[in-house]
Amino acid sequence: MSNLTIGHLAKKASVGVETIRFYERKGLIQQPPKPSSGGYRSYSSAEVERVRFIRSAQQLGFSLREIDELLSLEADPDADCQDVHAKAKHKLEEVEQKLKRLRAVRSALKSIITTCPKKGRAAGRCTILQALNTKNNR
Amino acid sequence: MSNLTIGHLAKKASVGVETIRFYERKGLIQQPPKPSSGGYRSYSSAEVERVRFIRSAQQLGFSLREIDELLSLEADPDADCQDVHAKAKHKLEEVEQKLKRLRAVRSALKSIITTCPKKGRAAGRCTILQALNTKNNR
DNA sequence: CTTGACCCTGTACTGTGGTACGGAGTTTAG
DNA sequence: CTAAACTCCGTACCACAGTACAGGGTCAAG
Repeated sequence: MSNLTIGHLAKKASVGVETIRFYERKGLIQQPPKPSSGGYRSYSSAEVERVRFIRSAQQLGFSLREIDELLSLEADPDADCQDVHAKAKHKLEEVEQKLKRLRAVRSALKSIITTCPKKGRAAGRCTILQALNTKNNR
Repeated sequence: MSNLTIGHLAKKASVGVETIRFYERKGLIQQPPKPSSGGYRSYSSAEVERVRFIRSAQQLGFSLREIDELLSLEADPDADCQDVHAKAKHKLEEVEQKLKRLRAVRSALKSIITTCPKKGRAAGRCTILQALNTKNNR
């Protein structure tokens, strides 16, 4: 809960200051209350995790819009949350699909690595597409 | 190996015709030999898989440049392939990282789903960030 | 009480990954 | 043989996700 300036937040989350403000404009981060008229933004250290999650999720192929949806998922005891449940389930299915495809890419890469030894010559020609389509991978 | 026009390829790969030409300009697909002066592009059906892989890899957070690198990985028996080996290993590490993070997102989503039942009220407040940071997930 | 490092808002610019269109030529079904 | 449907190349345009100023204000050290 240490009070952070935008510069400190940006540094801790390994992004630029402009990126923080950009996320704020997009609604991914709510603008922290500034000491009214002219002061600076003041962030709690919890925001660091939020920004890191955004970067991480982007690397996994989620758009900022989708990340916003993920971050909005909130099981609230004071509200009936059927909607949240449905959204979470949908996202979970997407994630399972990504996992599946990533595992396929992984096994294709492994196949290339073994087919192509560090030294000497490969046992045969092998591209990532061939490795993917060879269903006896895994 | 059936000869496909660009329109057929696009349809089979579920992308637009313009996208195929765009990939060609980017070097992700090599321009097929056209019947010299004025003819149409003619693709083999293997290209369908190539385009599908591109779309799939994009969903996993790879840029077109990275996808080009993946597709260029080729264990060639007629060349020493130390370089390919190193690149593949690097990509594999990236993929392992993605898998790790995706599994974390998955367990956070599952946690939200159980915390937030379809009917009635949740057991407690729970956001995806809280679910991620609760290390007793999985 | 000034100087330098930071922050403010706002607008403009950039790179990536397409998408749309204009003005042609080609192919194929009737 | 003609008309529709498709293709060609080139250029312009678009959304997304930042990145870079410009022209100020603020704050803390010396």
